[in-house]
Amino acid sequence: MSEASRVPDKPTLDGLEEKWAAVWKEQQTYAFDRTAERADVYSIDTPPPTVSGSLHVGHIFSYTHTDLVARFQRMRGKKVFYPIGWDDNGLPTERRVQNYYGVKCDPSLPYDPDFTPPEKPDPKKQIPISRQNFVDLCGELTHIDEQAFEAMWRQVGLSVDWNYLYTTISDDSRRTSQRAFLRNFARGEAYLSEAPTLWDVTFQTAVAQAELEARDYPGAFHKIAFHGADGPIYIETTRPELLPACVALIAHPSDERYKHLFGTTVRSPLFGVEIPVLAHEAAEPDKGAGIAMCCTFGDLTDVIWWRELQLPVRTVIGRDGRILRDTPEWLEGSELYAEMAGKTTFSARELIVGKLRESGDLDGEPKPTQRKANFFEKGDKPLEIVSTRQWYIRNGGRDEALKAEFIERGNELAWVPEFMHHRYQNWVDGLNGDWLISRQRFFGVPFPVWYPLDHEGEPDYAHPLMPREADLPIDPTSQVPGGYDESQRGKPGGFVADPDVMDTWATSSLSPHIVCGWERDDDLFRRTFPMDLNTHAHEIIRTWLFSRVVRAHYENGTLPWARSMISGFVVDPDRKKMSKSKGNAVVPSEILEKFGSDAVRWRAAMARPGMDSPFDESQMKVGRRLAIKVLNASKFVLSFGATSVDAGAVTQPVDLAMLAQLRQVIDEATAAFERYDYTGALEIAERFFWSFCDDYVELVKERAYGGHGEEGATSAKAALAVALSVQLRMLAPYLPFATEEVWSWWQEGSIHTTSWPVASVDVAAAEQDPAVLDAVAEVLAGIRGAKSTAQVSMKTEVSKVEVSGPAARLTLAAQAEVDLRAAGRITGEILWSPDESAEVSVIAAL
RNA sequence: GGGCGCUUAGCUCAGCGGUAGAGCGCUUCCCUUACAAGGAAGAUGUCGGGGGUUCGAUCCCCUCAGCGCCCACCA
Repeated sequence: MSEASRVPDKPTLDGLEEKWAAVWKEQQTYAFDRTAERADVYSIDTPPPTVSGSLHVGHIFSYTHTDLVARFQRMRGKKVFYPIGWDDNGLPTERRVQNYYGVKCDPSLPYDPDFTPPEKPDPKKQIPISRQNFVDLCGELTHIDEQAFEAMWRQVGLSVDWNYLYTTISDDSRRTSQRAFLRNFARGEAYLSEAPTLWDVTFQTAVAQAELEARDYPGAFHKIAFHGADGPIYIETTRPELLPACVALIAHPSDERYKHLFGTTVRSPLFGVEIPVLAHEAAEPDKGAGIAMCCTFGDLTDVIWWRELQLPVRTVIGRDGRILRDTPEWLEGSELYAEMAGKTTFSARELIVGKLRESGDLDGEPKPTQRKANFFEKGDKPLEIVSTRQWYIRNGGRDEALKAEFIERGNELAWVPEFMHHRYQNWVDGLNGDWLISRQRFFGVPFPVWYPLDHEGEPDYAHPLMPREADLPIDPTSQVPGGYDESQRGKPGGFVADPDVMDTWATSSLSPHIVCGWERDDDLFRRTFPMDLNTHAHEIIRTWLFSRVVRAHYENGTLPWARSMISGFVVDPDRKKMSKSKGNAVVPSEILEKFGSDAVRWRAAMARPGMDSPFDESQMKVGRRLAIKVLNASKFVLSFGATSVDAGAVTQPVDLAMLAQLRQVIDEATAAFERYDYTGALEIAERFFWSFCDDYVELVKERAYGGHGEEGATSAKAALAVALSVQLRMLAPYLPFATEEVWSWWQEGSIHTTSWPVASVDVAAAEQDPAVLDAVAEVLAGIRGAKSTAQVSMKTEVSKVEVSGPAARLTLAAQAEVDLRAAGRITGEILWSPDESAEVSVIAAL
């Protein structure tokens, strides 16, 4: 088969994704060479997407950014370690399983080995199933989702090594997660504590600070009278239903209005409970009435007061978000409470307000207001605060010295772009509690913990029982602690399993450990950790980025990676965040189909690190056009038989000038990429490519055909081949499909495992003033301008040309006179008229 | 309220001390055998407002305004 015959007559982008994705998979093009030493390895930590969610365009952009760097580093000679994972454990998966199969988990039920989910799930009647059945379904569904995700990423052309695919619920991940937890516990970094906790009443689980989202929430100020010795004391509250949970009234110590009341007590309206009036700095004189009703717990300020003023706990709201059914002892005999019991906060509020109105303790009418309330980011009801026992990992939120260590880690990290460092700093600075990692859920990594039961059957939380590391992963609900047997489960003198699972971030925070083989594959770990690069979008700096810093700090005394490259969002044309709920999200598979992967990748590459970027289909077309141009221009160049990449065979001034320009382009693009400016590198290469097509190729094509002798043809063909080779390689990270396609027409092997061009190697012989090309292109443009003005075809012959301008410029252009005549169709004489006082101008006689 | 980013041609964005740039879009023209999903030529801007530094400011400093994001804000 001859070289030329490998070039198709009609090159097309259609089908390239499928064709080359299959080849790359088959040939293991992106497989990691694990014999490489650490210094030759470039290892990348990539976010494991939540498989129960759907990918949107922002994901495509961000993952493409990572891939651009991976491909560049690979071509630079690094052995790229680029694994990917799926985050399949956790709440989002549970929720999706509930909806998909129409089931819900009831841990009290026994395992049913024959259970099959209903054909047509009824979302209103979810079938209760055992925890094991539920977890099985989670596994089934995530498996389906993961295949769709993998297909998508292969279509996008991510050069990940699929041999290192991981999932956060796998045995390896559970083992890693449990092992790290045991070590955190042993070193005192993880601890169990009963404390007021942010609680989602819908999901009935604790949530962490990092998962909070403040949202506008309608409320109303209620001005309510407490009864003091000298008359009523008015407070304002948006949550009158918490009146029975009131433990104190609190004002600022310097507040003259209330100073005289400090140390006295008042009686609460309706309930008549004696309440102390206390002073605390956190009370703000200009908020509400200036004196606050402290309840356990209405908000985080209440928690501060409760802790610092040593107030009692008077809980009235249960974990289901309803008023507790049993009347608490401090309200013994209250008929009103009995009436409230079991109601939602909303109806309890209505009831209380009515009663206050009747009793005359409500001053005026409630004043509607918009306030911010904390929500679980995946929930739709405001969080309550309840006192529960939870596992925490110390993150500096309660320890200034530790916080300083984590701030310092942030300083050590290289940030792309720099300003993202502020987000990290800001977040760590603002931490006000340790990291809550336990969740009262089912599908997750279980805590590898049991508690001994005393002779009355009460758990001894101070002395948890831990498994040996060698036995991990374990499930404490089906396995027993050493020295016990199953018959002792739940019995006095026996043991009980910790029922909770770890939050998914507690596992994904170990992704560097999971992928690099920590305590599983020491050889791999040594070659890949700490990693080189971490990439994701900015919204998870506070979660994923920070939590990995915490874990590596504890476990390895180092950062998990040297550098973080942070992507911006794809926003809608109004610059609003895209989200499914707003209906402004773009489905990635559609645009990938419509424009092709290379086009979408090109668009992603135009979004610089950290910059939000509006979605605009017209931009996709530009990328597609470039990819098509690459196919066509390559086909044309190869049609001359220009396949010998020998820069030494280039002799003509204009050819040498083009290569001299290309030298600069290579150097500039390389420098840009090395500072992670993939956009700059693309712009440099692309600008050159278009002028290469429009000017250089047009100038030399007749000579390359052989119209002006053997030597000229040889020079042009060699220059074309060198330039093609170099440009394809510079574009390969961006347009992996089109460039691979072209590469296959005339080269062996994959372009993606060849080397990134190096100026001194690829175009070393090009010692020539690069301005020759610009000068002749300028004259050619003048001739084209004349034809355009005359509204004639570019093919029109020119009988005479007069070029005026600075002599030096004319001399340069004249070096390419032969090519200029051919490209401009100049049949007659060319008059070069030096004129130092003017720009280059052309008069052409048509 | 704190922090960060942005504000340059209709749109998306470069530039960042020395007479304003690219692409898209727009206008006009050209079927020219690599490419009409193309090619050529062209028009388009008080570089957010106001101060200051400087011989000179889109670029540096101060200030104001608008937009966006992150954090805090439940009396």
